Amino acid sequence: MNDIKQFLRSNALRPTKQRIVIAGYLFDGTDKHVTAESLSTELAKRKHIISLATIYNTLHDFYENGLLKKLTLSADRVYFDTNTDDHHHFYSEKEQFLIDINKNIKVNGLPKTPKNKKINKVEVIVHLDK
Amino acid sequence: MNDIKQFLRSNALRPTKQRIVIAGYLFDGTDKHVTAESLSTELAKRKHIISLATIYNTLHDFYENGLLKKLTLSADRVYFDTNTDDHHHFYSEKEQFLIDINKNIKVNGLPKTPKNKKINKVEVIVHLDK
DNA sequence: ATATCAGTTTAGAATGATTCTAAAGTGTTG
DNA sequence: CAACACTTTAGAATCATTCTAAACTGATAT
Ligand SMILES: [Mn+2]
Ligand SMILES: [Mn+2]
Ligand SMILES: [Zn+2]
Ligand SMILES: [Zn+2]
Repeated sequence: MNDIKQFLRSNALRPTKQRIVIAGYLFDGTDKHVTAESLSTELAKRKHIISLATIYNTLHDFYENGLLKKLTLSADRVYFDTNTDDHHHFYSEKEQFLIDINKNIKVNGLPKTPKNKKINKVEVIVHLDK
Repeated sequence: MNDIKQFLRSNALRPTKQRIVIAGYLFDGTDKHVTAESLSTELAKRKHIISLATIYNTLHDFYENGLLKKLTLSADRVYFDTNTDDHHHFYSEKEQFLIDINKNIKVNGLPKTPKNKKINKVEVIVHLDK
């Protein structure tokens, strides 16, 4: 828990009670994909009631400090990803199913980048059915 | 315009005034990416005032009949794509910039599909900067 | 320690895209 | 032209997210 405090401090984030709880859950070593809502539910199960406003604030604070990635897979909710390595996803909209693809994927045959633009990221989403 | 009526009828859609106007705009031969809002604005420029509810209804009707694709690139708005071929996109969130990639892209190195799931579509989004 | 202050949390209101409701209008068919 | 199913629409509702402003708390200096 002091590790978490240090971790937060080293990212210019005050180690508040709420951030410590949230970071403790998110960065426990297992990769996670959460929404504000799912995170709120998980923390509630652990008897940590934190306001949704703070959950949103914290997810954004972590995101802005590079501790989380943001995924836009559905129009209705934003996912945050604790796996900050470059990677891709299997995704099932229907089942809200989301799995990392950490293997090196190669995308071949891209046309030239539009004038005066730079590629920021190539994102591959494998949509699943059934 | 009779073509449009036939086109709508052949898709089990009654050729109403509104659908004729919307289809006439969307399927004029040039590929388009629209949101409900942008479509409303474009039609208004052409002096065709159609309620937003109808625009949403129509976009979904067209989508359900396979006349449009749906793109989820941002959490705040849904894009509909008149290019129904399999293809990919350059996308700039900041500039709401969206360009088709019609060239054949190959995605190599995908891991095996999760058990009991089937790949529905492999989507490549090239995020642009600057 | 204690005061001080910037940074944080929070309830509740606001926002904005989208969907819903239910009433009025219209295309189709006989 | 009658009858009816399908459509359109204004306005309300929904819901994820953001905003506001007041209360709270971690950090820092004394
Ligand atoms: Mn929404
Ligand atoms: Mn929204
Ligand atoms: Zn991931
Ligand atoms: Zn396209």
